Amino acid sequence: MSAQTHLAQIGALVGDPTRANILLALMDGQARTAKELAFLARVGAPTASAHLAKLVDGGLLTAVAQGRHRYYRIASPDIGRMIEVMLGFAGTIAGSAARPLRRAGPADERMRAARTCYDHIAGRLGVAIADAMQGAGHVVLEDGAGRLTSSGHVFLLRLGVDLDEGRSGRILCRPCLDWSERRFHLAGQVGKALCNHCLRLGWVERTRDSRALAITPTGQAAFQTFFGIAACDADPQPAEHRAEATPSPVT
Amino acid sequence: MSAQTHLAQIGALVGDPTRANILLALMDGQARTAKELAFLARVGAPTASAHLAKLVDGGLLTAVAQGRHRYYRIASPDIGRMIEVMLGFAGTIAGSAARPLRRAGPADERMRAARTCYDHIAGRLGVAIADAMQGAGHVVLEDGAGRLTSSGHVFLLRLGVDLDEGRSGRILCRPCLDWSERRFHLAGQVGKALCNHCLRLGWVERTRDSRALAITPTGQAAFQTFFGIAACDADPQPAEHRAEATPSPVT
DNA sequence: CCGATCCTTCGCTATCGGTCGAAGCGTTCT
DNA sequence: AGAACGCTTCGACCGATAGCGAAGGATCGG
Repeated sequence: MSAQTHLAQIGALVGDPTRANILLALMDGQARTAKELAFLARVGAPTASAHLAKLVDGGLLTAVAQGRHRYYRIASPDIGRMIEVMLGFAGTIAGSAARPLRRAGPADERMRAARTCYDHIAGRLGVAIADAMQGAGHVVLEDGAGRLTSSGHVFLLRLGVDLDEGRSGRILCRPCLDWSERRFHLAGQVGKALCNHCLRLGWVERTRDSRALAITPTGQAAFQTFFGIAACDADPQPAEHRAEATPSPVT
Repeated sequence: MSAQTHLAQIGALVGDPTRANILLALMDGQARTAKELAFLARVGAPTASAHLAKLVDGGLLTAVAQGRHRYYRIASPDIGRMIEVMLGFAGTIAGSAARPLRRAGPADERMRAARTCYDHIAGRLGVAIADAMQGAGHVVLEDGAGRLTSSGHVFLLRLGVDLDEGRSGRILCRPCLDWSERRFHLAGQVGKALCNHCLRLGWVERTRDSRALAITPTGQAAFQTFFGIAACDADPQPAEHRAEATPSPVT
């Protein structure tokens, strides 16, 4: 591929208004579903699907299948920087101030704070746990498959988490894309064991008619002590700012 | 104009293969004529004209009329940086190594070294003089109109240049786009007076059947002494690398 | 002053690509 | 198991636009 062809390809990808809308909607780094992006770009689902396929094919986006949803995100920080340069290429032009993007999420605030995702914890609490574990070097989240490090092994053992490590010493941990936070949380054996541990010790409690989890005062203290996590039950954003497109909670 | 509209506009401008070719041909910072750009982009003159108009309208290029030619160049270093980012957005992709661009110029090497442009000096010598004067703070070249500073005034007086400053103390100096070097040299009263001065003192000599100027040994020494200019008559580039499209020398 | 050159505008054609409706496939919820 | 949902593919439509030939305006060379 020659240089000019390459340049034209990049330009053409960003040059379509619908694709530009999609890219801008993803510029906050979060992942979004195809339907939601179709709504944000004011376009039908088939059209959005075609555009998303082109953007993935061109290397600007990556897609992650999650149940019946497909989450799209900017492929790399480099892509984000390129778009930023294109946006502000000649300094401040017109009224191109970055308008705050609406944030999508379940209507139920309690579910956004913490909920079960099949057999593990999702929501802000789940993401916070994943962040803490990753930051401490207890887990390494690679593409599609995570790994529990030796320090993570020790950490969970001292916490009293039952890892049930009879079978398959490899796939202990799996990253799971969080629906409301649009970031990865811990699934797999580690996620399952952690969830059971939290429930058993009364750190979180199931709620009626919902997958939402209530964080108990005991849990507040425990998460702070063991993971360095502050309160997760405060909604940092008013409800009015949520997106109109609200797919049903899946993860 | 909203942000996504703006982003899409930039992308669409760069997204066309012909426009991408034009932009890449101008990425060395030199100015080129419409015909030459049409040739480099492998497209007809009307098509190139339309694309150039769009690029100018979009703020990516600027145009300077020079006789019956129109010289186009990248509008600002910011634009150049943006294109570079787009070219290498994901590190090294494919074989996108910047291939050396052909360099256009008059067929006559002597004219590329030094020639008269109406009443002043053009070619490598003219550009070198302009660079030296500008670097020393003797002239300030603004957009379309240059100005001789007080130090430049003194410099020319001590050199013995007759500025003929009876009329209009303002437009002493005019930047003139050099045809072969594609950069500005000094025109206007300053350029004219300098040219006459060089001819009178035998620093350069007119040649038969051509506007080319021959730099005499005396001139070599003088330009080195007063302007810090090394030899201008050595062609730094083999003749084979010149562009096929060779407009007749005008300036 | 006339021919040549450069650039643009006008008019036209053909092609590319964005858009949507309908249908198909896989997944999830009841 | 059946229904609902999310996403993609297919087929068709159509508007936008790149491309060129011809003509016009402007400038330069002789």
